[in-house]
Amino acid sequence: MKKKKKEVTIYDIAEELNVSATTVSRALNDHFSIGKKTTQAVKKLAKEMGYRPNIIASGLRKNKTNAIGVIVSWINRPFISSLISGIEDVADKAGYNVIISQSNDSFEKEITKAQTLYASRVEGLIVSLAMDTKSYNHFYPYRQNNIPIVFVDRVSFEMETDKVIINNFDAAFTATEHLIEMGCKRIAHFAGAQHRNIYKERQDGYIHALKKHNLPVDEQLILHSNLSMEEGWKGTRRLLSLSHPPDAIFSANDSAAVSAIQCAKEMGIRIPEELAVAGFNNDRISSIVEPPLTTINHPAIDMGKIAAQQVLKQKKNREMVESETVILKTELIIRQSSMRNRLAKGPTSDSESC
Amino acid sequence: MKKKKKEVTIYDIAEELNVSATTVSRALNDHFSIGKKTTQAVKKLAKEMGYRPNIIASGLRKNKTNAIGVIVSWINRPFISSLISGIEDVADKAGYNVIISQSNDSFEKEITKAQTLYASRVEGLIVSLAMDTKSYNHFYPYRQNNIPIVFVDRVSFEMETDKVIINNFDAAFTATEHLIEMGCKRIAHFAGAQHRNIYKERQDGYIHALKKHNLPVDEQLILHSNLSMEEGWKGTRRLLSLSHPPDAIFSANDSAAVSAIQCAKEMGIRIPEELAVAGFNNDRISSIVEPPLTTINHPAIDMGKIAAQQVLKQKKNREMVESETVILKTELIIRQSSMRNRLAKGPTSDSESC
DNA sequence: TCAGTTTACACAATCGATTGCGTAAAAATC
DNA sequence: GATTTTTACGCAATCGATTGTGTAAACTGA
Repeated sequence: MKKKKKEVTIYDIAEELNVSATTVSRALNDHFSIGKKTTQAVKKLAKEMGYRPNIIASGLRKNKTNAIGVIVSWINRPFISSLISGIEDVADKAGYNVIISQSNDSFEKEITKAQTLYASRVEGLIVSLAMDTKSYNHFYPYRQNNIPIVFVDRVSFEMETDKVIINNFDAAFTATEHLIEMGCKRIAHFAGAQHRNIYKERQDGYIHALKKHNLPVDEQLILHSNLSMEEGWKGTRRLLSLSHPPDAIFSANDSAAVSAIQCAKEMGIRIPEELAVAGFNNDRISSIVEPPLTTINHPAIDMGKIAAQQVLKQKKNREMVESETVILKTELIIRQSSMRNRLAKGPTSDSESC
Repeated sequence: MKKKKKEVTIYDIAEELNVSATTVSRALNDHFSIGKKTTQAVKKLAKEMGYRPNIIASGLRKNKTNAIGVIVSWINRPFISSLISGIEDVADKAGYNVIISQSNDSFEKEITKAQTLYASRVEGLIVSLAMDTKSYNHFYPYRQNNIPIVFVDRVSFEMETDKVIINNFDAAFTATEHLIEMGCKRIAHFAGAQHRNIYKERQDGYIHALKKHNLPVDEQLILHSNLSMEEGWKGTRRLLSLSHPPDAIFSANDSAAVSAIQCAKEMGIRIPEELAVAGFNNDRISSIVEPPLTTINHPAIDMGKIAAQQVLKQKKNREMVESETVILKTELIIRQSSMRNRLAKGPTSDSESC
């Protein structure tokens, strides 16, 4: 019948039991100075009365929110959503909530979101930078307040923070070298924005592989774009209509690589015989396209888990220790889009599962 | 040099300006009773001193957290991550944070997560139920406390809450009828767990289409599974080795459907000539597989947006109004995996983009 | 048995912002 | 100029839990 059910507080419990709120609070927290029976009684009554601790009040006193903020470009991307999944997993186990927000790859939005999360007093921040982020002042408040920041995947070396990354250079190098080993002599590259570390590093790895094997680096074969499917398609058309077209494409992501395969096929180019293709990320589409796409596997979930662990670790080591960079292993997944030699036959080891 | 930078509070500002904290608080909130100059001065100084409101203290007083909780099975699924993306979008614009948590499709975890979010005092809850959730007591505390609950996609009609769903029955009916119109006479169905509404409704829609067109419903052709790629593959093998195999498969999701295509092709069955296939969800893989998969488009992002709006709306209408169910439109996307008549030639309208 | 220890609990301040109520000072009214 | 009305702001309680300090009562040991 009571319309406004007031929430039960420790005072209500205290009154009922004729003890002080202090005692109730301590009992609920298993403080040693409270008698066994009292503790039992308090807990019992608390449950009966449907008490739930007011973590806002508690948070005010203890200056805690139990929240970790996450800023990513878009949640609905295969890599990102797996990353978040990993973050949520360890954060939850440590008793933290995960607040997500997306920058939509916009610098301005990233700033806004960073401010919002700061105002929300998150106890840690995990960021995968927006495509066009070039300055980092919006993270300074965190720094000044000693709030752990961890950069993941798309990071900046201008800021000294913990980072969780992969070795993009090596991965790209490996993929490119693989194409070379498959006999490709003229390898094109779908590159991303060069101010974003991952794309720069991938391009560098690609170039390094060419150089190591004494292949010329032809600027004409390096196409910069946002790596969307459309751009992949357009780029492929462009490349294949060159007077001296490439015999392989190494794309900095899978979307564009898949488009390349589709476009080339439509143009009657055989893959991998006439054009070998390799991508990056091991998205699900990479194993579905025909022929299946050779790509780099990215340990997305692990990166998320480790990023969250870094936040927790930093919170422990109150005194600013050296910032740490964790580099995770990647793996070249060889599929048919690049298998030009007759030795390789069936699909190789693959982490295909659902 | 100061090691522990204490945070600036309204008291600090008040002192500096020789006014009361009350005035500062009101000035910052543009209260009418505070003079123009005073307000200006307060805001100016606040900015200079690097003041940030303590939303915990404010939240305690106003009993607000500005947080909306979300429980989903797995964040890293195409449909789910898009859903969340939509939620975050409107929640953020309304000044709310989104706390995500995943049930991993486990009933027990769903309970735990619901409790955690309840303890965190989220002001609203958006849920897509776990696969094996059959009771709903864990949501009662929300109900008792008048905290808005919105079910999305995987819902339960046992609980009266706002819901955002699609018409699975109609969508499945449409897809199945499409297969029938393409000349298929013996259509199999990959079905999911029948206690989860969406899979039950899809199966019902499938059956209804068969009946409408006087086709027999053969239990042998209805395979229940978790709809994973493995299960899709196994199911296809089983179906195709029947003495009287089906000439079409309607799968309740795209993963299993794609596997069906792959498996059938490997077995030398031509698609769609010998086996037409249709899926559900319009995942990216559906447009990549060959032949491209006919499927049902699911407005995931919109569902998320609307779910968030429902939460906000409920918060406004304090008095329990009737709970509302929003049913979103789906769309049959016809691709080549089902195009058996010679009329249809090129790919039809498709929402292919990146 | 009495000083010294433990045990078990209460007091009251505190975290920072909000808000109902009250009131001097300034402005308006006649 | 006296009175009423506005304007602009302060006082103090409040939100609910936490915690340093203080203290009766119970217990210990010689």
